[in-house]
Amino acid sequence: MFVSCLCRHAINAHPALTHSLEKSMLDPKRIRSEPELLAKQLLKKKFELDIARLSKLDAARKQLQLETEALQSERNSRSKMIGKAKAAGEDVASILKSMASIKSDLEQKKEQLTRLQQELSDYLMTVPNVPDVTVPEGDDESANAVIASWGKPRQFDFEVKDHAELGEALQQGLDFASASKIAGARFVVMQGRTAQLHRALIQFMLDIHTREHGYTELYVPYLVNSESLRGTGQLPKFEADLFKLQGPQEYYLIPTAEVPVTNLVRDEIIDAERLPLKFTSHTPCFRSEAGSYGKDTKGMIRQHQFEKVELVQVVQPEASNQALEELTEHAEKILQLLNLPYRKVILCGGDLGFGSAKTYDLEVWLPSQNCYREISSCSCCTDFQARRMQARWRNPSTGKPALVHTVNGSALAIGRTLVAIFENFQDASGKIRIPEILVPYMHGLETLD
RNA sequence: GGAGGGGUGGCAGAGCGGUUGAAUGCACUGGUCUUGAAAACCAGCGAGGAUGAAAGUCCUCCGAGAGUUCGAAUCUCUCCUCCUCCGCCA
Repeated sequence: MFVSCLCRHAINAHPALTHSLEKSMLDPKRIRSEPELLAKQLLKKKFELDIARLSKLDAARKQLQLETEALQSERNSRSKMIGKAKAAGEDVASILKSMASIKSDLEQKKEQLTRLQQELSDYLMTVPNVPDVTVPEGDDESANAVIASWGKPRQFDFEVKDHAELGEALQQGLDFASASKIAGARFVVMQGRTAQLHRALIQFMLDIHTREHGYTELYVPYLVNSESLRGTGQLPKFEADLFKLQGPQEYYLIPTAEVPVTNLVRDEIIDAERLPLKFTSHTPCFRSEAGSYGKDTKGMIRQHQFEKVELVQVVQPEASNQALEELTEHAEKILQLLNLPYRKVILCGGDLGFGSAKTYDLEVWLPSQNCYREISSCSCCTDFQARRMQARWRNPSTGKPALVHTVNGSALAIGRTLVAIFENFQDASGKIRIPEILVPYMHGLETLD
């Protein structure tokens, strides 16, 4: 019922707003009122806000807009006069004559204004979200701070193998050679019981989130339009990371379910009592991995195509910090139920994603690498995506529409979870013990061999 | 793929090219009435932007974009999208 209600809303979506300026990431009012503070905050993210350029553009915009609107006003009132005069049977030739210059002036100003607004908006679309005050300073991942650890890495009394080696040795395991024949590098074929385990993980995670964490499951398109990608912040800056389809329609393969799911609320005004919206969705994710040549080339850590169970919350602004904590715990719960050792890391400013104000990464222990590797990333995007999407709620205390906040996270990346299970639960003979909680999903099967 | 019909405010649904940002109904909000509620009656009620201390004033928006016009929800073109019928198909 809940979902069908949302769908109806989506069909009768508000028309997109016309002012391109509104689709910027920063609050235009904030830019004007406290540019230095903003610039300082963005510096934490290693982004230099060009205040001089912004204020210059905005001043010009202001002037032009005033002039344009004055001309429009003049045109409107004279047009009305013509209407009245005609109705009264009077001669309108003189008024008509005076319109000529207004018209050409207006056209000129309008064109300039549009160009200026476009320039302003183009720049603002490349400005990242402002980091939260609790985000630590730092240039790169080395400055990320571990804030919690769960579980103890197991001590092995034999030489551990990595997941690729383990998977290729299994009767029904991983087949990278076939994948590269069929498609190329960074793909995998899973066989038999391994494919089944992979599917079981998806089923298990969705069950927990829908039955215990209160999320509504969604099935969504895997192809999206560019508007959706702008909404969540992948475009215009990160087009190179995406797969774009050829053909008459402009389609992109989704890099994460966050894109279609979050965009459900694009151009919507949501009633306060419907918040928070909590959605979970399993989708494949497609990433070009441009710029990661040479990284994780072996195995299925970094693939062009992988599965993920995603969590998304759409909340009132005051609730977003708490929602991030809660959503991260929901992801952690999966790792705990699978009994996989992990740690929780808060990303520093320099490592923070474009649209995120605050991000927790969950890193799972990988014995073969003797380190923790990212398996989930949970982000609070505050009103960054909401502003781009014009996703709002009606604040009952003011009666006015206000931007929502969006929170999202992986819970979890399926491929990497499979990797973690292989590596953590291997034995000396190369067999894999299946985590207890998944055994029912495997119809009683307890080991892969 | 072929033929046809639609897209207007939270919803439903009017709208001869000129005081129409948009009738009307429902919903919603405030008030009157009532012991209370309902009903009835009265009033209010779209969004965004500019300017301003505020009140206010002005601009834009009737699927999107372009055009015609002094003036477009209304006329023209392109696109998107929804619906109905036929064909095809998982």
